[in-house]
Amino acid sequence: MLYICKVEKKQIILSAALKILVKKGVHNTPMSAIGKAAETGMGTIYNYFPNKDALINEIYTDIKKQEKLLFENFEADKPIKTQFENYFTIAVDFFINNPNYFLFMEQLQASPIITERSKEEGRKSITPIFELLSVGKEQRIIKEMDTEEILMFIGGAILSYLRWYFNQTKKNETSLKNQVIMVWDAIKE
Amino acid sequence: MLYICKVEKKQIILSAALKILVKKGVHNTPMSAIGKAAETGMGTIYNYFPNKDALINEIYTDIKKQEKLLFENFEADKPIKTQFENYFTIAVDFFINNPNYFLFMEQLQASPIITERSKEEGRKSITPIFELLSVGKEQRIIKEMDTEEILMFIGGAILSYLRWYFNQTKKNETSLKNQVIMVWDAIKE
DNA sequence: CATTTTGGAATGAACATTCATTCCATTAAC
DNA sequence: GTTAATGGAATGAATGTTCATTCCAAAATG
Repeated sequence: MLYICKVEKKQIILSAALKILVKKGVHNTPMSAIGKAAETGMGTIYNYFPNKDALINEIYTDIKKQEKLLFENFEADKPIKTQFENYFTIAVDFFINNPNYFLFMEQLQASPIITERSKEEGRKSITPIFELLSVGKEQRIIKEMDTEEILMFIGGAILSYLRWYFNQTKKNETSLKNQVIMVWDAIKE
Repeated sequence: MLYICKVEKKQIILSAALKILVKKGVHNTPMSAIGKAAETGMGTIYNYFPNKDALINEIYTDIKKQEKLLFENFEADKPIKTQFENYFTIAVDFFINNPNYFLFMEQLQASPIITERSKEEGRKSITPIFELLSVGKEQRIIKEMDTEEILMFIGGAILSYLRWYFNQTKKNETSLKNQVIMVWDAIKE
């Protein structure tokens, strides 16, 4: 086997693992299968990750990291409604463009392992939307409700849309627009 | 040890299993643990269920059956908005009163097994809400959108609310009302 | 006492992890 | 420039563990 620099090899394993874990299910994928997918021996994987759980955890945190990056330079100078539409669309597009990220996260959700993972994660990634809602409430554009509650609502809409999207055979442009309309009507004053 | 009529014994196993499966995670609960929880031997369980999967499946279908019953005699003579509020509240209350049902369903979702389960299930349980939306659209009370899309939206709102609710320490009455307001504003014309 | 039901030890398959060995690129020695 | 040594990456067979499932002796039932 050819030698590959450490960082690159790790990435190869991570991305091959993501692919097969999503396809076969996290709990039904033996390490041997991951090895095969990454075209490497099982032992090699253990040179990079102490155990299966750590590997899965690293996939998880990698995705979380990318999620955060999404809103790094979010334009906060547009009208509130525009900002909201942008936020919603960016979030949805991220997962539509990375179906495996979505499917992987769906699998981890509700698993006992995830509980510990999610605790440490703060509200960092959603700072822009948090901001957006605060300002919107001040200007009486957004309903006067607990921000957490509104956030959860938006999150639910994103999640259900994505689930629906990935079960759909004929992908439909208008449906996303409809979603945005509904969520906006829900949160606007 | 003591003899118990078949039907009852089966229920004991089912409910003990539900409890421990939710607590430990479906994939981390050996049959021996289910036996212990049900205060019976493993062999006994196999007298009632051909295998672990069948047991899990039966818990699943039992919950689905109860879900359907919820809307058995849904009052379709009230105003659309009232009907919607009732529907939403009934659905949410069902799971709030049966937390384990919710947590169990959450665990099955996204697992490869569930896929086959959910396929067979039709739109039976949601007939009343389906009706409600159709009538509402005719009367121009509800947005003119694909009913499936609106349904998915409502489902997402229910799901995210419940997830949030079960993570909350201090349960709050207003939050459900706020949810209902938001979803209604989302779907009303 | 014949039949049914129970409990839990025994079995074997699936799997995560380990480790002795192989293999190579790099460096040192000449 | 050629050859020999070195370190560390790669490998997958071997190991030990964790289960689902089986099986049958003992207990309960009628």
